[in-house]
Amino acid sequence: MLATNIYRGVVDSEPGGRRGRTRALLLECALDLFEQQGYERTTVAQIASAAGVTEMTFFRHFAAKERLVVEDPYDPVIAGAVAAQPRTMAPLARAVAGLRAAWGRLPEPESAAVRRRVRIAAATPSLRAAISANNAATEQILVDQLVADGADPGPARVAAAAVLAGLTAALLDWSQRDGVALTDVVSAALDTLEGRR
Amino acid sequence: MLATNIYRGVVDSEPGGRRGRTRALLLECALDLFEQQGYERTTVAQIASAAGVTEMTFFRHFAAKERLVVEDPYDPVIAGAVAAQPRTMAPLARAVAGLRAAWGRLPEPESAAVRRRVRIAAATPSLRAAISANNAATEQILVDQLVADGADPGPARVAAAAVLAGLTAALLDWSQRDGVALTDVVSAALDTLEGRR
DNA sequence: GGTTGAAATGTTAGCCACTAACATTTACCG
DNA sequence: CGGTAAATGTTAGTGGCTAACATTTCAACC
Repeated sequence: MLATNIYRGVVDSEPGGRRGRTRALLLECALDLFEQQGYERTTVAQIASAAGVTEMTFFRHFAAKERLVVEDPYDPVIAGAVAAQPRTMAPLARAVAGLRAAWGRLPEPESAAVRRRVRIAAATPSLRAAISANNAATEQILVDQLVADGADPGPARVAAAAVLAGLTAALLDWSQRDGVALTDVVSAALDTLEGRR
Repeated sequence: MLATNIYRGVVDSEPGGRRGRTRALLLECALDLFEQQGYERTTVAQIASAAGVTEMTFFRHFAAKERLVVEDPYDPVIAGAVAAQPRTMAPLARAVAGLRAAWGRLPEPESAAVRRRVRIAAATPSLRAAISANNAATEQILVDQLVADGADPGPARVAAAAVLAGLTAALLDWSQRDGVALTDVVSAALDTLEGRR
């Protein structure tokens, strides 16, 4: 989900063939432009031309402009961690416990790069919307793990949505503070979601 | 927020001058078309022409296509209700308590009309994103009320985001079940957010 | 080393949401 | 009935995105 969302794009663009390089170049030019003049006021044509490439080529590497900032999740870890929590717990507590466990198993993100992208997202309403749209898949996985079989899926849906939204809020918050570790922010968010002060 | 979001558009289109009528007509034609062929595959030009009007006129009544389904909140009630909760509570619990109190003071929505719109939203990813984008203003109000002055706003942000997302999930869920009262679904969602089963 | 085949890129044309500037009609009020 | 403002129309354009088809580039193979 969220954090994973963000650094995925950096990870899987293994520099190798021409393809990987063009993609990385587009990404770099785009982030520079976004930081200079904002996401909305930056045009895909501008990005493409800055990378010495055609607009069409841009869309061959990124299905949409927002994909430069918001990436797809990789969620099997989360699913497993949530499933491993005792079924006796209430859905919200169970989701939180699962995510706490999952967080320990995820690689520590390349903070600087992540922060750069999340900062842009935090400053751009349409991108924040894109993030929640992007969380839909992870949310579904969470729901699948949380719903007691044969029972009302309502509570599971509510808990899944709440936890992901809370974590996303924490991530956006983190991107705008300096000198705070992402791990601490996430941990605090999970505390809050458990009803602690 | 959410529910209020949705029936607002129906409420404030008081049939009166030509303006109100054109707006209502556009809305009705649009919802019909959305239900018949889906939101994405319905074009603004189609809607306008079904209402016997120009595309330009459409945008004079609705700032964007999504505004046909997702509306702006009216939040002073929420702000007051949350502020009225004792500051000794943890942020999540305080937000939930405030919303529970606010819910009692809100007018019971015209269920059929609301359900129609929420159903469309539930079936359309981009509209679900639009809903959360639309919740941003309400979320900010919640945060303002939840943050202890001089303290870290992080927990307040997390709690506000989680509660709104949870309620939105409940609303989407409700739209797809028949014979369940919105009030019950909301109440159950607030329970879940308080950590109950 | 030249040939070939596939991957990467380019070109053109077009759809759709949305905006701006300006012209026209409609309805109501004095 | 005339005048005025709101409501609508017209035209032209921008930006994200897609489709269909042509072209280049690179690399493996002969």
